[in-house]
Amino acid sequence: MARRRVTMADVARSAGVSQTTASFVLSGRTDKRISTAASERVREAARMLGYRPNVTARSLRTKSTQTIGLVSDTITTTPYAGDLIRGALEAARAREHLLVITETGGDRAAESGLVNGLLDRQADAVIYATMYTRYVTLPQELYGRRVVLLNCLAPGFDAPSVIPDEIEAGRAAARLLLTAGHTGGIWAIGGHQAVPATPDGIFAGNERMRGLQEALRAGRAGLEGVIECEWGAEDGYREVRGLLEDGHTPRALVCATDRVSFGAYQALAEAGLSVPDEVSVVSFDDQDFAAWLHPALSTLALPHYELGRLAVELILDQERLDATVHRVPMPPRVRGSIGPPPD
Amino acid sequence: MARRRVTMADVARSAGVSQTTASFVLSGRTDKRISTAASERVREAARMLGYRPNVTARSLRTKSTQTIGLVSDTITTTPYAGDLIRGALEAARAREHLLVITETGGDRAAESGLVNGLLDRQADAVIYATMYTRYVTLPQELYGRRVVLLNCLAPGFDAPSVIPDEIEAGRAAARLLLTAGHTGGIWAIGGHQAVPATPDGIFAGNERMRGLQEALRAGRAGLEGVIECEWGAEDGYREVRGLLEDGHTPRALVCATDRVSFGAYQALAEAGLSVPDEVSVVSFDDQDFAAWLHPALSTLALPHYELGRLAVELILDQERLDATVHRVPMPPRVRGSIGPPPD
DNA sequence: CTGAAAGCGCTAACAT
DNA sequence: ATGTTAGCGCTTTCAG
Repeated sequence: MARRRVTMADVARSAGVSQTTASFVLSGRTDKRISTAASERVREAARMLGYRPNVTARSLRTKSTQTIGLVSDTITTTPYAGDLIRGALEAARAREHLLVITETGGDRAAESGLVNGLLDRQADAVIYATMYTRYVTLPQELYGRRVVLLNCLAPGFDAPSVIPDEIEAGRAAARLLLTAGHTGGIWAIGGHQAVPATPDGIFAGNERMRGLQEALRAGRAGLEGVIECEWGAEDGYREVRGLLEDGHTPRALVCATDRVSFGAYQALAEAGLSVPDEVSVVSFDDQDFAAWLHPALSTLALPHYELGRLAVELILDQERLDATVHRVPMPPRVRGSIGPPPD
Repeated sequence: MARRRVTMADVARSAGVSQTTASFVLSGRTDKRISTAASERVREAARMLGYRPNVTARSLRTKSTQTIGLVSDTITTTPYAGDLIRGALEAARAREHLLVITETGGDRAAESGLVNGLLDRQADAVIYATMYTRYVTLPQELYGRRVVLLNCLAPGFDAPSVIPDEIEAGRAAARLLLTAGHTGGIWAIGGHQAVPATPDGIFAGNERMRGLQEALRAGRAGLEGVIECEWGAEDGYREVRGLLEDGHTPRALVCATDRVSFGAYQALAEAGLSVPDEVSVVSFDDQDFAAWLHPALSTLALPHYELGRLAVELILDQERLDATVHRVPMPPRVRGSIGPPPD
């Protein structure tokens, strides 16, 4: 067991050629012509001996490790972002690269250490990712490197960003409601997330609300009210319950996240209100449970897989490494939570 | 920008010592004594020049890359396993190792390729992980290597396994019910998952049921029935609804997963049954939404973080690399879904 | 068409 | 206490 790994020298010796020749045929290069006979012998020997290249040694010479680092704040941990990792992993694999994933846990100090760890291991490029869309300032170490920003923006830093198209998603939510006939009694739960911790709202909130209001206005409709709150299930429950207790009769709820919708469903159910007969609900994210709710929730999906895939494509494509912001569409998942308004 | 990386030779030259000396002080070794003066000069030079070691080059010599590979079927993708990755990532970081995560997507052919990719990059060890606990047969490439099995068992393969303690979790679920006073009308929804695809049940199901029945019996209680089905939300809904329609009056439900519980709650609500006043519910997993349900769900938590952490600890500890099965406790999250039986 | 030899950045015997 | 030298496994001029 665990016998010495076979090296290229072993293969060359066994095939009766020089190591140079072996190197050329094994790396499949054609600029230096090798006789088919020798070529065959080398390949045969490699197979017989179970030769596997030592990528570490190779990259010491070539300066290329075929490795992409992904450093994120807390993406791996968030329940719905697994698809982002998967998209990136599959794209990397398709291009014969290895994706090395690290996570800072939101700790700014850990960040430099992790980035250095990646760089010390000669990562060719790094994807800098955040859990939710926001502005960031990159660690020093990344300046002058091949970088792609995933789910974040760093104005002034010359690298492409990949983010979900929240504005268009806001418009799409509005259109879903308009198409069903809604023109009034529409409330936005969660809004811009303009709460004490984030008084100016958060990126996704601001963009979604912008698209939502724009498209509503274009359809000669409007929002009856906006409730600013955090975006958790408890918040949705509390706020919708409060809304109802205040004597309002909403016809449609635009919830900031599926979690908010989850809480909203509970408040609605407690009040004996039926979705979608009495109140329609449209949401954003498309977490797993959105499909399990009764009725299943209509929502605009965060395109995690595509986000991860595109980031890798960009980073591998020299031509596309300019400071463009790539907005990835958020596909609508139309299920059962939207109906015509009650008459 | 992007100027040439500074090497150890640069540091040595700048400090006016040989490269050997530089190597010794920079790698912090003490077996060869270096004058404090020289030592200081080297450290100073390294700092001035912004020296960073080239780990690739180092490992070419030392044969150790300080890298652990994690190859999983589809763990990164599953919504509740982020903590597993985080536990492993943090433990690796604490021991100054890099964790490289890859995922096969369940594709057996991709597996060899990925493992080879890891090995070609000289990973020191690999953690082989699966999404749910099951028996596996490892790819050839892993034989004779330093391996830890995460969430899976490979009888005959000489490596430790780390799995959740499902048997004890089953017992704990029983005890929760017994303590509340339940002795009858207890149904297990999901059971062993003895469905057409897995006629003999799955590992977690079998172990949980074993612990559950054992502890119930010890408490002079028993199961009124076991419903074998898949473990999704729809399944929970369908089966509990069916149970009720068949005229049964369950007092307590032991649901195989939180997803099953999710569906069970819906069926119970539709039937106008109150949790926990009329029916108690206890579950396994502790997904996010378990805490959001009304009432919040009492469940035995899958110890993802600890699973990931322990796997890394084991793999870094030569002494503990024997074929032991490490069972990690599943902590009870006692919330509001268990009450005394109605009289 | 093929081989000899140098060297990537670092560590480790072996001198001194 | 420090320096010389060889070499990890591979790629790549440069000669033949």
